[in-house]
Amino acid sequence: MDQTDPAPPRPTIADVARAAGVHASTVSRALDPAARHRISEAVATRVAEAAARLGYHPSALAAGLRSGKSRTVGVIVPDLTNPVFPPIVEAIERSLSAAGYVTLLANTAGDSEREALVVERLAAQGADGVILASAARGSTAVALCRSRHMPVVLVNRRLPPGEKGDVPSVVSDDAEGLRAAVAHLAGLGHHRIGHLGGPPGTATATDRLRGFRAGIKAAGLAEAIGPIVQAEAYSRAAGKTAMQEILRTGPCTAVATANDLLAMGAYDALEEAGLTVPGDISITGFNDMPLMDRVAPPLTTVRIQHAAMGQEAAALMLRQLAGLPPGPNLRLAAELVVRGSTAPPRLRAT
Amino acid sequence: MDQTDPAPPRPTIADVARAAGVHASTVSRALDPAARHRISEAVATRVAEAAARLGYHPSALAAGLRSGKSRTVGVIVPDLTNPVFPPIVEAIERSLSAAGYVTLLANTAGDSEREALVVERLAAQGADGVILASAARGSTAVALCRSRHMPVVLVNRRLPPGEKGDVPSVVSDDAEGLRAAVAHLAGLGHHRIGHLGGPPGTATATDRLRGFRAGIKAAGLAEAIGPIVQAEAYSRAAGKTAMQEILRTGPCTAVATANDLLAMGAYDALEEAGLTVPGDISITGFNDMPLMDRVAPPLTTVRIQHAAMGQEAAALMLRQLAGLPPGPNLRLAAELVVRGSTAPPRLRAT
DNA sequence: TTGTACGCGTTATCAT
DNA sequence: ATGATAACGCGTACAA
Repeated sequence: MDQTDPAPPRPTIADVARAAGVHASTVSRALDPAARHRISEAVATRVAEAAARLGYHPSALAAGLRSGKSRTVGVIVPDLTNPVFPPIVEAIERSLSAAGYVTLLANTAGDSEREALVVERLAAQGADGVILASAARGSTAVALCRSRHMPVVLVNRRLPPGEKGDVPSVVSDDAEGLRAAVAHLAGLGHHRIGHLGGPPGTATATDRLRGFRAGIKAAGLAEAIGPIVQAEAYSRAAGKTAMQEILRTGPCTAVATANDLLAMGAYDALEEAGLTVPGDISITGFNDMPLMDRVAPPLTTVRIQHAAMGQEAAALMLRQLAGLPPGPNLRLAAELVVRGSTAPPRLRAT
Repeated sequence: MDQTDPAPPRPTIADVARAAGVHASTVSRALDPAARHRISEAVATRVAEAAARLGYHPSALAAGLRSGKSRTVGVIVPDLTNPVFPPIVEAIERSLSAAGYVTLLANTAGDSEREALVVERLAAQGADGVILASAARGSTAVALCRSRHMPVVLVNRRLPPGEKGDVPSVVSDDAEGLRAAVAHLAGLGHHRIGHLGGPPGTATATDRLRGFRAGIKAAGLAEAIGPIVQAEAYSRAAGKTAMQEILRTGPCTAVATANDLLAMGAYDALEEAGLTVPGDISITGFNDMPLMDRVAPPLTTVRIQHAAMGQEAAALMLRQLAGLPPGPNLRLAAELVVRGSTAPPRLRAT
């Protein structure tokens, strides 16, 4: 291989201008789809040719510095290994990319300190906006973004209604989903139904808990309500711990969980306790993550529209980037999927 | 809310300089950890205070333009919803972030045209380097990156040995992993073992197929080798189709697959065909994705070191970004995990 | 130790 | 329709 190491500097707009025999600003205009019709066809093609010949590619950095826009959007997730997020992130990336934006990905590991740091870094990078999937409690991220004048969109999360400033968001109909799960269990004949909830402080946990209570009430089971325990995180391990707590706390024949991962943790705990699903206890999940139809037993759960959520979130962001007002709070329908983890309660020993 | 809309421009280094009563370059030095000891302690603290008071944050855009470095690294994955990638990406992001780098995420959807486009875009954004997890066949991404003088690292993928230019990479010991799976099956007494392989053209598929053949040979089963079918993608659907093909092709009592998702597809096909695992056919997977211990039956598979792969890939990239020579091709050990999807072959009907 | 001067590559604005 | 000029915010030789 020859001595290509000295890194021949990439061609600049000035090089193209020289090659095409025009001024740099003309090149800029010729290459900008929005201003190209202000240029003679002849010059436009001449510029395009020169650019292609030199292998010219505009520097987004320089353009960003000058224009104040970086065509970059930050996406913050609490935990990429939680199967809820990849489909959402993928859909966001797809939509944003189609609109010419690049996605900056950041993980917070559920740590709100790290979250703040990450927002700082995104701001420093000149991100044009931030999509927050992160659900850290007491999160200051929204405020931080606003102080930096970066548009924000929330996905799989919303601000408590009434909180200052309306931030567009897209969430699943969490309450309705959990209500449907409880209705299903009640319909099966369960009287004592417990709830394995999400981490306190997250909007999803709050809404799902609310849906749980609504379902119980609608079924007329209010007095016989089962144990309610909130897990420390949306993880399998936390689900196991919480389920063990439920088993200690009180009797129930069914548990509606706030998340499939939590449900898997519940499976773990029940197996360890020598209990069977749905023989001894029925379990429902939330999200319908991949593979939930193949676990043993297949999980009855609430399916949410992962891809649609990402797509809508991206659309909400693009709206703002186009200078339009913030946009609405979307709530996407969730649908109960009945599988093998729920069954009528076992009759008491005769 | 008051009239804060006019977006007060964020403070620049000049503002800080004025506030601290020094020159801008002094501020630059005071804030640069690498040059800070060339500054008097008094001035340094005065500058730091002024910066904090004004809420100053350096513009990475401007710094990047000036220095030619953006402190940004692109990560390209073929499919974020494939559970192999999130842990890898997360580990990369974590390591890079700790080193002060921001991660640019891009999806290719396995499309090598899109891959090229994505590399272009990353180059335009001034990415300092690219980590490629994408495995599109006939990929030009590596060449493209090199032509843009961006350091490259391959993860979960390698270049065919002997291909021009040595690109550092980190992969699992694919061949050894599959060999171990076959050895396990042979040890159970299987004589006709099939292979459900990955998409042709991917290094992982090639290496795993090689491992399969090595395992067969080592077990002295060369003549009785079962059907070998390569799936069109690393997906559950493609796995199902390929398994159906295997069932049509020839008899076997066990199938070693190249991927857990493919194994799940095989489960689907077998279930549809009225066959049981491991009763009628034993199945092994590859990767040990989350939940593989909870599917029915729990999958015997080869565990790879997801997080370590991401971490090593990031380290390899940071090496290059620090100006060091490219670095080695790493191969991380893979370990067989025996669960319930494998058993001795059923004895022929007497 | 600190200040001066310039340029990174682009685009917005004004002039022609 | 095109050219000239300035400025975006910062880092870095070089001078003091």
